[in-house]
Amino acid sequence: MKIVDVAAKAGVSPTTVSRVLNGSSLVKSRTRNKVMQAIEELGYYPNAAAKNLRSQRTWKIGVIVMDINVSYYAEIIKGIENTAYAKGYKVLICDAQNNREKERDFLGLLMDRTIDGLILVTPQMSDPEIADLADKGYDIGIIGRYIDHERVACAYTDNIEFSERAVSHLIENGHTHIAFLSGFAEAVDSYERLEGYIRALKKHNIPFRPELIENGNFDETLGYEAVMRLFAKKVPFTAVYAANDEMALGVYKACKELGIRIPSQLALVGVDNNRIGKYIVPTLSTVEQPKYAMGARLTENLIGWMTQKQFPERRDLKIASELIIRESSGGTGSDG
Amino acid sequence: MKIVDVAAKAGVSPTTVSRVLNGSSLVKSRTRNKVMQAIEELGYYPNAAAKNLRSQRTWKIGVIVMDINVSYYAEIIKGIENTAYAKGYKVLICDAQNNREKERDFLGLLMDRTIDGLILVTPQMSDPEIADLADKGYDIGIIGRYIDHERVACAYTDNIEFSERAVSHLIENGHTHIAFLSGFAEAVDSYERLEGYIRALKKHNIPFRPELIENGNFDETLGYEAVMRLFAKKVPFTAVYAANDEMALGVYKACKELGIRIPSQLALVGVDNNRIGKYIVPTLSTVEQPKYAMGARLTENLIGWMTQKQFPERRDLKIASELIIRESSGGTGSDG
DNA sequence: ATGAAAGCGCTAACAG
DNA sequence: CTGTTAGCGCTTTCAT
Repeated sequence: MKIVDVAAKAGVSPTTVSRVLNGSSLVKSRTRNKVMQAIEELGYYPNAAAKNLRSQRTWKIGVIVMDINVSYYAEIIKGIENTAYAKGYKVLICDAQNNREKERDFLGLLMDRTIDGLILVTPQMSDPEIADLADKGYDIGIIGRYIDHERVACAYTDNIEFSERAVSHLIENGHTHIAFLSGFAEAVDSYERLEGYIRALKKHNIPFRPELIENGNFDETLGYEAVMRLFAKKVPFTAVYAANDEMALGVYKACKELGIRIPSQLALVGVDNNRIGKYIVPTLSTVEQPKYAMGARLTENLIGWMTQKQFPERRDLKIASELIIRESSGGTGSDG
Repeated sequence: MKIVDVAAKAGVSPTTVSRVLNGSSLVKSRTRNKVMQAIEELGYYPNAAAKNLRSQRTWKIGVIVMDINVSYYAEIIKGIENTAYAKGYKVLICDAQNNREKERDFLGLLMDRTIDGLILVTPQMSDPEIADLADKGYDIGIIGRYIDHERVACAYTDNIEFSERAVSHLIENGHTHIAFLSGFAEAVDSYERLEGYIRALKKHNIPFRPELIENGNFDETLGYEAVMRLFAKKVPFTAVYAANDEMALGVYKACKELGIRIPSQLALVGVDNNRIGKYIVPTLSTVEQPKYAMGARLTENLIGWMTQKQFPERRDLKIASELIIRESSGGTGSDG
């Protein structure tokens, strides 16, 4: 069933059918009706490949996420999706499942022009790799970090700033021996959050103790193991700043096993505002990133670039985050 | 940069380049090397639209999920993804965001041949609608329910059976007044779980009390409101079977507000094995569906159909589920 | 083992 | 307002 069949049935040319399909205003309404009816009767549906090939557009954008399981991404996707949808784009989500190879594989969708633009929500891919794609003329945006390339749209929060804020909060509650649970080394998030941690210590004249740093790879189980290593070292600490909530959950597990009370014996702050943090006892203090807004504004920007070759806002959007103080660091947990 | 450019540079015909690209064995290795080098130097990447148009295949399958936020879907997607990937297919995920219109919109990807096959993980779409697509020759699979159509692959668990098991568990713990929190009416899950509930009562000669049924639309907040309505009725009940964990979370909230203790004053069982159930206090009894297996086996089946026009296994896969007894219904919660 | 030619289904440019 | 023509970039006969 193709466009010529419809044209034949309706007694018009393929062009006219195409015009009707694409909502051109210069078709007589009687003609339009004939065509519509033929489409209806034949059950015709236009072929995307032919369309894309001819028009060199797909009206689709792709989103590569590192792991669809991580709730952090879901809200971002909604922001992307709704904005894109309003502008006539479909959003295709690709789950890289923490797998670098798969992640790179999905890049093919952009290069083979299955999609018009791509949004990366993955901390793993290297800056040069991304810059290289942009140099080749592909339209790219990235959420969660800054890329220094004039054609790459970014939306991110200030890791250093909110980490400093989170750790300062612990310090102001009287803690001086604060451990830091880091994520994997390749992620900017890891070292920027570490830097924020260090700055907070500096600001309050607290010495930096490298033995209080452990890596938990942003993972619950590895976070558990990391904090167990800390306890094993016998260096005293009364608080933990975990670079994400997953690792903070690992801290809960460790404390439960060791009979350590949160927050009276150990205060805890995470990052991401994972939903579980509101349900666990005691509730988890954390940093909320405006995920929906990041997705939405970045998408606005990217689509602006794709269509006008200019960004409606500045291409790098630094977005404010919020420290949520719940019970695990001595708050009341009254936010739900 | 197209295939003729590569051909020119390598001093061969476009056909030969195409053959190299597609791994044809009948190309002399010296020729292959020339071509590969030209591809490399030119940074050529094949255009998907042209390819798809010519070959009438995309090597992609789509997955429409009702809401990507719901963790229930994430594992299913992993099962789909890994199986598809192993067979050379890319998986594109579409988030319908609980929106019927968007959901239907994504169907367009199948009809316009952007994807070769589609997996539905959405309880909302009606049976006839799905059957209709299959009748038109599209390749479709569905997870979570049974569709009576010889060309539709399905994978699902037995709602009636596991609900009967869950409610029997409550009855065996001494409960006779058990409330049921239902999901939205369009979903088979809702009434099948209700039927299992009724069967369990029948089997144990406990009268069915319609006033103990309330609808919470599979949603936490609405589940909370539903159980509040139950309390307001002043009909006594000592246990709740919630048709999913989200609504069960609403029950926790209601109990917290009203000072009702779980499980001593109210026993609770949900469905889905949401991750939160392991962290909340008391831990939540629930029904685990083998999500990964459902996704994987269905995909295996669908791809088999797409390529051989036959199902490797029977087209309707009924998959066993498991009742997980944790603290909320009197268990020890020792599973984590 | 390689190439020439045809065509997948659509839309854009141009003509009328 | 409508039609004719050409071509998007690739793969697939068929021929050599």
